[in-house]
Amino acid sequence: MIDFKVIHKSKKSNARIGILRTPHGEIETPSFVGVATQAVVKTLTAKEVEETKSQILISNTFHLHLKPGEDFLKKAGGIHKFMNWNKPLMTDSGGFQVFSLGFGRDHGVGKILKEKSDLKVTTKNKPKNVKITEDGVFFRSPKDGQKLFIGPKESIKIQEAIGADIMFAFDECTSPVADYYYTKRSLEKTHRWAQICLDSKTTDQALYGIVQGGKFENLRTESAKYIGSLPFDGFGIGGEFGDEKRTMSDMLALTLPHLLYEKPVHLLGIGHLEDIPEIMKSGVDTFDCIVPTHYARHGVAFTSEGRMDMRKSKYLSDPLPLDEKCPCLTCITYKRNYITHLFKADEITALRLLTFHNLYYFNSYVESLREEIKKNAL
RNA sequence: GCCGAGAUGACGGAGCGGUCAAUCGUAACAGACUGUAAAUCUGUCGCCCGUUUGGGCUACAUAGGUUCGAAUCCUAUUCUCGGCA
Repeated sequence: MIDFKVIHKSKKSNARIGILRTPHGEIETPSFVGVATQAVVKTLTAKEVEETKSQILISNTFHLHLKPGEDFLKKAGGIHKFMNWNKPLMTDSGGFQVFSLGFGRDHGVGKILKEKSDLKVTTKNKPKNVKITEDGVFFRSPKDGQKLFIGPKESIKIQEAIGADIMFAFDECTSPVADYYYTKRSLEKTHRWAQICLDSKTTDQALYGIVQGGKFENLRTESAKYIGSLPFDGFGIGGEFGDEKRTMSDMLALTLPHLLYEKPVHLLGIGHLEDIPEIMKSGVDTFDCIVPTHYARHGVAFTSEGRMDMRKSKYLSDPLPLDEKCPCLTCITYKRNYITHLFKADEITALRLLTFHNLYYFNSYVESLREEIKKNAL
């Protein structure tokens, strides 16, 4: 079970400070949620992740089902013990993979569309590697082609065996190029699945329902009202929120009022630095994003001087700390020229050092914004 | 000294008479990435013009030659590597 309490509401925005208690400890919200898809924050040990001020992580049902399998995890004593992470943990349901391995892969499109696209997903389209049915989704492992089926019942069963503190309902994350009708039909299915997830649950792990609706205002509202009416322990907000006109903040402002104020809200998979203040102002309590860890492995450091691509040769002659203002282990120990050397030499320590720093930087930033909320300055 | 093999763009290394400014790696440079298919992917990469199709110039050790046409064939030179003295 989880317990959530709002302990302060900003006078300036909908931002709020909360305490989320789980069987594996409590966290102060709003909080960034690090991504540990395969029961690991890539490149770091659990202890190191703690040292980045991470309070909570999210792992993934789809990937853990494939490897090592939930039965194995159950025998290993649950995921916390398995990965040596004794703090709060969520599992995503596999709903994102319906998109990322389906239309996302077919179209080479991420869940956020940056440019206008001629691509369109209608109810006549079928993804190549994924088959979506009323009962669930047939997947094919992107690694070895292995077939698997995950529906709402299966997802809950797997998530229960994995044993995270918070589970998510199985949904379909729709493509940013999905049209209105496709999104509507998908939404209705996600809603039916939400009820099945609730009915399938047998443990006292928390279960969050997921609001969908893409970039369509009335679908978002409809979804928020419906999912908000179900007895979930908290709510996730998924999918994308459209381009220029509909900003994310507008969509969140539209969605949040329909969800119970007393329950925690998680924004799924959003969290570039520039998004974070907006996310927090809207009243979201937790949000996960691959950006700090994923970008780290591609050479990008997020610093007080902005983004730095540490693969660039210019840093080879730069003897300054990665970020002079950052007190993290990477920044107090190593210089830019060394980190760049490690990238150019294809040394895995480069990935570790940036992953550590980026997580520390994101968590510190969120921490500083929490202070702002407490002072009613955000 | 003799015999054999070879010299290709920043580097490695294809090509072995026309479709070659030259496959492919690497390096370099630029870019992308938002519930992780991702230590990944994309673009540029002789010089000069054109926004694109394209045009011009200089190039495959050096110098000659054969040919309508040569990185590709021949000759000489220089250098490198291997074997024998």
